[in-house]
Amino acid sequence: MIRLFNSLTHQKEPFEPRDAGKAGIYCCGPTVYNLVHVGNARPYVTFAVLRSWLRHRRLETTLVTNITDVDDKIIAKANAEGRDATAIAEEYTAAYIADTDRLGIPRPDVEPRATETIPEIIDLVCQLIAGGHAYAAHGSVYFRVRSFAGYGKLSKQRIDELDEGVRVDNEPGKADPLDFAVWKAAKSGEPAWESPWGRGRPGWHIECSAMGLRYLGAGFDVHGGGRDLIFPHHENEIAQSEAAGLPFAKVWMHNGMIRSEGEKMAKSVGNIFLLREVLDRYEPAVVLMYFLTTHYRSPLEFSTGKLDEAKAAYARLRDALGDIDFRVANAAKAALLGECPDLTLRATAARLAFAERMDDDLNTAGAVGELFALVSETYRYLSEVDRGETPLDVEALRSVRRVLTESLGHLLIPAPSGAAEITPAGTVAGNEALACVTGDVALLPAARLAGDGRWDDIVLVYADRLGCADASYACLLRDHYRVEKQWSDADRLRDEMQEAGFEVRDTSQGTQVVRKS
RNA sequence: GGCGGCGUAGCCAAGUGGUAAGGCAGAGGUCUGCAAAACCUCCAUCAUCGGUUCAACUCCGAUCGCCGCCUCCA
Repeated sequence: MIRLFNSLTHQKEPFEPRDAGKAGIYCCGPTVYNLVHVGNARPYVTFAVLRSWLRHRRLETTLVTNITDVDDKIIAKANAEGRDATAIAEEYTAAYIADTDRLGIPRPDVEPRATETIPEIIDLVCQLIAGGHAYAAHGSVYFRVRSFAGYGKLSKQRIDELDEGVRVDNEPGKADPLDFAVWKAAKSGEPAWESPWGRGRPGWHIECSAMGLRYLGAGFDVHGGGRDLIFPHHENEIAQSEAAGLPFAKVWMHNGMIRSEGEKMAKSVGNIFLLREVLDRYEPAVVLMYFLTTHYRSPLEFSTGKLDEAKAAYARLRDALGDIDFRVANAAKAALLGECPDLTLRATAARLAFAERMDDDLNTAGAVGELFALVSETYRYLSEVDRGETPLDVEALRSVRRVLTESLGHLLIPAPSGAAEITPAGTVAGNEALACVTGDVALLPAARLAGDGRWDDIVLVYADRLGCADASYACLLRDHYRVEKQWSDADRLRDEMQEAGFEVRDTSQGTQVVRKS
């Protein structure tokens, strides 16, 4: 059973979809007037993972993430730069899609634009006016906050207390300072659409109500976004929708803020780090690890140190997967083959533990922890194998590998590429090469002299001749040196391999290489 | 001032009414031609003070500290 923390009730609740077997998620996307920063990426990742997990749990899931492409801030930016607001919106929409794409996770199922939802927005405003919840004034339309009894139920605010600190603005048509615009009369040069109240554009908030209801229908399952949107944005979304007689989201999920130097990362504070800059320096898997090793509701500090930690953690996973592959590929060299039911059981237990964590309010941090626990247990087992205390169980290792890669898949983290790069000396090609090498050792120095003395030249000669991967060949060559106790040659080759971007490890089954990340 | 959240080892971070996952770093050891990786051992009584309970880090209250929202904000 999946349980989700609902901001509306302030507790974890069993997830009960509106439609059996289906789930609909609406996540607040960006207003496109700037490049997305790390903070913006957190909900993008969080709700993509939620969708992934719900699908794994056999729910046909739809994720809708809006793009608000008409808004005061866009217009302000356009004015400041002397440009057209539409051009600004288009530019940053493209940048948003390009930047988030680099995370390498599937896009939302629907990414509707506010500007493509104008008729629905106008309809909604008409309904609000008809019901007495909104009123037109000077070409704008305002929502009458005090007309909606439930106002404040999400943010736990009471209207009378809000009244105290409300911003004094100079919108002459407002009947109550708490009221907010659902439709704004357009000034000349601003993007505008015909409406019953004259030319204008949507107010902030209304577009999300309209898009959520349009794509997911009334009473949809989950609405997500950053914690900072609870008030007023989400509160207003609820008011607008429900005052119009349309039940809104059942479960509200809010991710915690990303902080930088102890403060919320925000453009206004000036402590932002752009997503694209981070992705220039760290591979997507590391960035995902960074996000997912903290629970989505907790605040998360941003720093290169934290990214480096995520990188180190990911490297352990990568190495573990690589080591498993290496052992499996070199199983023939194992001293003792057999079954280890215990390891198989642990793999299964880890799979279940992972699922339990994920079911519990998307506890990705705990879930990743279970994966690492499995890695530790596997290494412990492998050590026992090396000491001859227990047999090597290839199938059990494959089970572990499957649990690891499938679980990472649920988190949208790609199986570490390093694993695939590890070239075991005992592959089919490698064994053929080994036969050739051992049978024709005399050729090696000649090949070495033929090139400029670097291992990859030799490798090229032999790889071409033997049809095997170069790294694999270098491993064989090094094994040869080591068997012959030609330490200086072996060490030099290792240096060269390291220069070429490989980590080199000696094992009882031969030289193992891991491509450095 | 109102509303909400957080405070777990050097750092990061899960977690349960019955004496604390995991990652990074550190110390010692094993393995290794050297190295790397790995393994083993060591490293917290959960901000403070009270209360409830047979038993609390986990429930309640207070205190201190930090953060978010109340204005644009993921």
